[in-house]
Amino acid sequence: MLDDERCPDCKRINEVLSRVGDRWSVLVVVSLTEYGTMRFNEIKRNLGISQRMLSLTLKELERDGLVKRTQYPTIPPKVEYTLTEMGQSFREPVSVLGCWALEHLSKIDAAREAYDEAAAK
Amino acid sequence: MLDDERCPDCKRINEVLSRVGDRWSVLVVVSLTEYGTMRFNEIKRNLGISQRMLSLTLKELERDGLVKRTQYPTIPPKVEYTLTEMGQSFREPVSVLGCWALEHLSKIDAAREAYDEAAAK
DNA sequence: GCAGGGCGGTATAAATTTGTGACCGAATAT
DNA sequence: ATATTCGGTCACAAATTTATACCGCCCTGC
Repeated sequence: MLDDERCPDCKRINEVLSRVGDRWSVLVVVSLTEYGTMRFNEIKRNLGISQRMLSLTLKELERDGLVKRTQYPTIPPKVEYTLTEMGQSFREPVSVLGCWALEHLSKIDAAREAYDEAAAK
Repeated sequence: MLDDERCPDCKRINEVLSRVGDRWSVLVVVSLTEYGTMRFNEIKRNLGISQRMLSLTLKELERDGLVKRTQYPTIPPKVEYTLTEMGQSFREPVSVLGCWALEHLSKIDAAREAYDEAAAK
């Protein structure tokens, strides 16, 4: 794949989406937005995500500076995750997306049905 | 994976992201936003996407009612893609995301560097 | 006349990403 | 004694994404 000759805006947006654009990252941010501070298995139960993917996702979010990880060396171990300032600021675009979703989800469903019906003939 | 007992908001957002939340869908919408109407291979060259993925992505976007496909039975074939009204309305959340990206991309890079440096020791 | 390329795809195979289940060590609950 | 919880990791299987080749058709250059 040639990386040249592509519109720079797309490249930039592509970069961002590669970082925070996957489903789990967004959902983790949403969860932390709602509950403030959460432990590992709380998030896991809340989202129905596998342990592996949650572990990877949180590591990435921490690395990107969106999530702060605090480990208490108790037994059993206790690890808390919370949004950083930048993580908080990410709530706005997510919220705008969420609002759009609520407004248009039924329309999308309708469009799908119409499309499938037309294709079935 | 149990689908029960998960927060309803997450389920809803999950639904939306499953539809229009993938990288290529967003980038196609961005491209069509910038150029208005585009042909298949124009989008392909613009994004550096594989033919297969573009084909699948456009089919989904058309099915969801975000993109309109117009085929001219000329030779060689000419197929034009353009945003529907709903597709246009999707520009807002995308634009908000894009702005957030521009503002925070450098911060994310800095956070990454710091994290990697700390991990290397 | 004939090789090459562009058009909008599809079919097949390879590479990458994601998900599944088991396991860890220490402690607490039954 | 046995099971469960905590926050993960590891090896492996499944799904997705990418790369590659090809299709019929026509136009251009030579």
